[in-house]
Amino acid sequence: MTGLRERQKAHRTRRILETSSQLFRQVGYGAVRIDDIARAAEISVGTFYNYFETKGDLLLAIVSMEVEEVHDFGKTLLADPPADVARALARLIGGYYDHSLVYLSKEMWRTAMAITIEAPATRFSTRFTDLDRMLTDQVCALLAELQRRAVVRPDIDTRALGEVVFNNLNAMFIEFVKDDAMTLPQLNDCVARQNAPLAALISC
Amino acid sequence: MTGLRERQKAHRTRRILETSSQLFRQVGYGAVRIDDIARAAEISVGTFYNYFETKGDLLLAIVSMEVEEVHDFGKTLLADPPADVARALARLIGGYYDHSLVYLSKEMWRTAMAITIEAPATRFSTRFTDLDRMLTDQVCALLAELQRRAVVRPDIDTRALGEVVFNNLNAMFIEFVKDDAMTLPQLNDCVARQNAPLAALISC
DNA sequence: CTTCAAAAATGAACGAACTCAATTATTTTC
DNA sequence: GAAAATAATTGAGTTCGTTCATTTTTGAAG
Repeated sequence: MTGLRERQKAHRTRRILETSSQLFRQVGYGAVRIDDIARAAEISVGTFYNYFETKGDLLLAIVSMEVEEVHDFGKTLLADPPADVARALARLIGGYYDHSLVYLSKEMWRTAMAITIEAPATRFSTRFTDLDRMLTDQVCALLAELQRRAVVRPDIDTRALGEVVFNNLNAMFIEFVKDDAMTLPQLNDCVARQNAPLAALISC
Repeated sequence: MTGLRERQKAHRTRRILETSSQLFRQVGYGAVRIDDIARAAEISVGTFYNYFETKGDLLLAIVSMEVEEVHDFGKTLLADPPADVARALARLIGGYYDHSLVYLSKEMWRTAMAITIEAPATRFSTRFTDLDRMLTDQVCALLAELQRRAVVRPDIDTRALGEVVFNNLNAMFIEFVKDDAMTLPQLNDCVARQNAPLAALISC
């Protein structure tokens, strides 16, 4: 049976996540103080730190939920990918990018990326890194699936290529969030151009 | 004629850079307080902020000097690259990695990378980003040079491929600095494996 | 229903990056 | 060379994330 403690803990975790992600979007991650979050979630500052290790850890929890949705999108695409390497990659990657910005600002992404590099050992930093690996696996799986369908040449190392493609799409996403002026279409065009020679080389 | 002010400014900038990079290496970036740097450089805290925008900006100034040396190494290699794509890339990338760790700890790299993402508008953050672009150009130039020498197929878009290769080597370097247990040989092997299919596909 | 131990909540206190109004040093002007 | 203008220095003060000793709440045992 779930005791009062357990229920309260779940309730408060949810409340912190909801109110803080709302605040982050409204006024920006940097402008929100722990005190603001505590006030909005109706807890004390000390209690906040019973639920999340740091302010950054909270952000990564929020961002991780978003990446999970991105990963789910990928799963549906992999079930029936376009029968063309360039097009399949563009659809997967474009989907990643689109989903990434529904609830999160560029500032939130910048901060999240920075934290996973600087503090990779925190609870949700680890979670985020795991999700990144899952997305890498997904890109590799797409190439493997296209290989199975005889769209990609059979002698290609899809694991190695997939890792390279993911690292590139991720690096370009970082460029994108670093530059407030850069738009999603520009990002997609840029990555498509980079993937073009690869796609051509590995296609049957 | 150089006035007293100009000379003092140059002298102090040098002094801050010297003492702080020594401190960063000795006790770690995180453990050094601005107050420590000010004391070591014989200035006040306020004066420190006349010379560098933030603590992170100072770190990026130090790291940038290092990246300049990495870039210089690349220039010498490009003058006479190995006549084999995989080997040429391994030599360039391996050289980058080796030079990167002579004076800088993994912690310093982690922090530096994090800052360029989170605060890309600071003076030395911009400098660092420029240097990154110069390294990208260098990788592209290597591929172009190999193409000129008929080692790389003439129909290859060396710009696009070079960007992908750089983004990948950079992403792997981030993985490397995030993981204290990862060694340089492991990093090199990993990237060589990733580059192998690319090298095979674009070779004449 | 009490008692007690364990878990959770609390907010004042701490530490460190950064700021700014006042002071001091240098350069320019007459 | 004195005075005015400009630039640089200073360190106490502010802000905000984080900690921790204390108090309060919860669940179990008798």
